Amino acid sequence: MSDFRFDLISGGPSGPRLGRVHTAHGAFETPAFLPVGTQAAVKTLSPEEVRELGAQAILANTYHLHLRPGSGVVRELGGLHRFMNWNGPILTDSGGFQVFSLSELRTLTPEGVTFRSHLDGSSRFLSPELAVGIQEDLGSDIMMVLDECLQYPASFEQAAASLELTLAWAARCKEAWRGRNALFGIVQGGAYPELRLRSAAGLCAIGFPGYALGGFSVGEPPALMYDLVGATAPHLPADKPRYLMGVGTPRDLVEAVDRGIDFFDCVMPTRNARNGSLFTAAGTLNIRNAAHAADPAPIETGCPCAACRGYSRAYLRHLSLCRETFGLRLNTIHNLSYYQRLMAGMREAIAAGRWTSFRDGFRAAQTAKKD
RNA sequence: GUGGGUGUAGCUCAAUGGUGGAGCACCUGACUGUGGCUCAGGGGGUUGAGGGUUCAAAUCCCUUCACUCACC
Repeated sequence: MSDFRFDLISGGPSGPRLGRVHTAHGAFETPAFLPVGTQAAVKTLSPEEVRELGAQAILANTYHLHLRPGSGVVRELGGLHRFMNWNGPILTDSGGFQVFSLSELRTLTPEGVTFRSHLDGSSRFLSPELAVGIQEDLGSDIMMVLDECLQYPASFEQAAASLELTLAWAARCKEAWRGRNALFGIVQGGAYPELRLRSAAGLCAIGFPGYALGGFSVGEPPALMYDLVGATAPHLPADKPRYLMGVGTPRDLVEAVDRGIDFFDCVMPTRNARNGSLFTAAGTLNIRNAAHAADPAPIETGCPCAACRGYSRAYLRHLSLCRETFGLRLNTIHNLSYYQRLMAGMREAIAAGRWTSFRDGFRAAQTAKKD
């Protein structure tokens, strides 16, 4: 019997939804943003800090952890939760994104993917069954089926073939799944609404505890992604969570919640923080810009995060230019704080029945930034 | 004091008579199921100073200044 359950508190097959995802390691409120901890660490932060910033669940990666330290090591040490000292829900990506991001290093067959390890060049095979087995070894609460994350642009024929492969892999993953945790299917189909619906229907026929939308933010225009998400979401079961993989910008999150998405993961707040790009309600700022050289103001006035409470832009710029690790930490704390507060704001707006004004206010601020 | 060497972008250095460049630094931008990486643009010069030779001088000649090494 699985410990996984989704309670839809408000909303339906489309439009903004409020919910709660329950797992063996606790629950998280949706709409939610999951910080990315690919290698069993949210870069630069401790699990306690990630928790304090408001994150209730995080993401880790099957492919990376399988290569190093190895899923067997993690299993022997009591699973990912104990290994990294994070006792909340963990979602693991299957390695499907590495099919895309490491496309130079892999060959794809109906059986699975053969990677040339980016660490030592050795050959590593990943099949749907192995991906599930590794994720079970890791002990993740939400596992993802192995999929092919298709590049953009792709022809209709390419997207159709890719979709069929992912669908066949999804069926094999479900077959291999022992049912102790959750397994999510992944909708593919490129930029073709017709194929997205075909993919969604195929996955629903197999049946999963939750559904993800994959293959986005790979170079397509944002408006195209919004249209595709809006077209696909209503065709997924209303009582199952929807997860938009690898997305996105603050604007992406608001637009996707508006179209019925429940949760997200993205490297953007953490990676951009390390590169000096910081998110604020007034837009993004690059802390390395000379304009901040002697600026005593915090990143964002009124922000409750530790970086804004104690440190000036001038100091953060200095740390960033010096490449001090403390600067990476403070920037990451701010960006994750911003993302978590954005999600909390969305949940409150939906719960209070003022989603439309929240959304329109956000859009207006976005437009104002461009002028 | 004598003899030698070196003076070119913020720094380290290319360019041996024919439109003064590179790396780093600096300044902007990008980053979406993670490489802290990387990538794309940009600003920068009276070639220490002054004079001469030449169609043409960073480059050859003279003077001078600075730095540096060796020797009195």
